Amino acid sequence: MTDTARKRNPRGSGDLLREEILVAAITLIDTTDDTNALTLRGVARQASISAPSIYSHFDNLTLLVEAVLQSSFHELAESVRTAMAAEQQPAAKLLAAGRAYVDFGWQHKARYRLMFAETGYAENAVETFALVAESLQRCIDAGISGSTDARADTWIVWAALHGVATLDKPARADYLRLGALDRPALLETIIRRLTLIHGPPALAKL
Amino acid sequence: MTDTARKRNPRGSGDLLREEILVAAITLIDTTDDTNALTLRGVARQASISAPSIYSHFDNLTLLVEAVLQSSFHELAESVRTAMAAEQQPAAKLLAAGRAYVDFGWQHKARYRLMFAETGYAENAVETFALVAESLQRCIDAGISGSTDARADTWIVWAALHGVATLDKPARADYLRLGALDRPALLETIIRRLTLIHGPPALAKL
DNA sequence: AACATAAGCTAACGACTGTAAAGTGATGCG
DNA sequence: CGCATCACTTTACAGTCGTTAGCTTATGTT
Repeated sequence: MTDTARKRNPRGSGDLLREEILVAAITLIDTTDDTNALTLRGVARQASISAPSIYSHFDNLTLLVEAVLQSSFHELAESVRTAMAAEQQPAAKLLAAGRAYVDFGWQHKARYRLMFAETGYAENAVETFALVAESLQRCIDAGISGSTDARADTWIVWAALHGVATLDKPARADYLRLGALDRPALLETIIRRLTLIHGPPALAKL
Repeated sequence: MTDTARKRNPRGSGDLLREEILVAAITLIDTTDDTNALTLRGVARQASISAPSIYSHFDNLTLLVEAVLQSSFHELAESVRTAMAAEQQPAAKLLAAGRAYVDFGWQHKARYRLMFAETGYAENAVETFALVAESLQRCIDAGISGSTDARADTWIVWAALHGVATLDKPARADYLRLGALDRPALLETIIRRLTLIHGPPALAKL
């Protein structure tokens, strides 16, 4: 609508537009919160670009969407990684990872749904998965977790957090008449119980 | 394609078609496993009907989809209810409910996703929620659960199972290099840990 | 200054969508 | 037997979509 006519990119670097298109696609799905909003023309509008211009950088819509998903998985992994890095003790790292994960899901609802709606997401999540599994293993080694299988229990935690991330906030307490159900305590409860962490509340720092 | 020309419904009961349309819509989304397949014309094709005929029974597509969702929520609740009714002890009821819930999600992937993609699902899930919460409360009363808040912990279990139901089967072990991760044991582990059920393995009947 | 080319455009296609309007033909009642 | 009504149908419109073909124009090189 606000047609502030784009300046064409300099000669050598037409690849600049590729990044712009990707960003446009991501902000489009994030702002509309609608999985189906990710159309070729929609992205073009968001980027102030003509639709066919996208074909110079992505052979078709499917490839563009895949690029969005791949980028999103990296963003998620990075977010979890830095959250873990900010903590020292393995149990605290675990909790921080869980918080970062759920935060991502809640802050980018439609995008997160899309990430797990398409098949083949598991391979993209492998990176983050390994990170968390290591952390849990260290908890076991430190004797503060009763788990006997770090990978299996990591999967369980992942599934549970995925559930929390998918059930959006407004639905939580309102209809189900849950009293105080604040998120940090909730996440800590879930993770502690599933990983059998019985250690002292070093996690309680929230 | 196989145009086995429909017989028109008798005079009084034009409402028969309403049910046929609903069934057609459900089988359509279930067989295609695609959320976006639920179009007015697609449903019409599935029901061997002309598209505008649907308007005699549903004022627009949105209302048809809502009817599908409402019906699906009832189906889910009914499935969970009967699964629980087949068990005696409260802990066994709890586990049966979880199994039935996840089964539904896995057997109707696209439909399940649609149920929780649209807003306002929480009010529809209230029925099932209450059922499970009661069951957990009985576990607490019987002294086999360490939980202190049946409703809150039911929500946690729900979220976790929702996560399991949403992560589809093939993705489980394959990419994550988990060994044996059979579903019944997995569900039992999740539910036992989250509800703090420490009782004797009366649940082990699987 | 001339020219090749990169960067992006407009126009157009075929297919699909939800929905409105108007038609058809069997059915059951008076 | 006639006729109104119900249960649908065909036709049509306006809008969206992905994608292709071909054009324009600025840019960097020679």
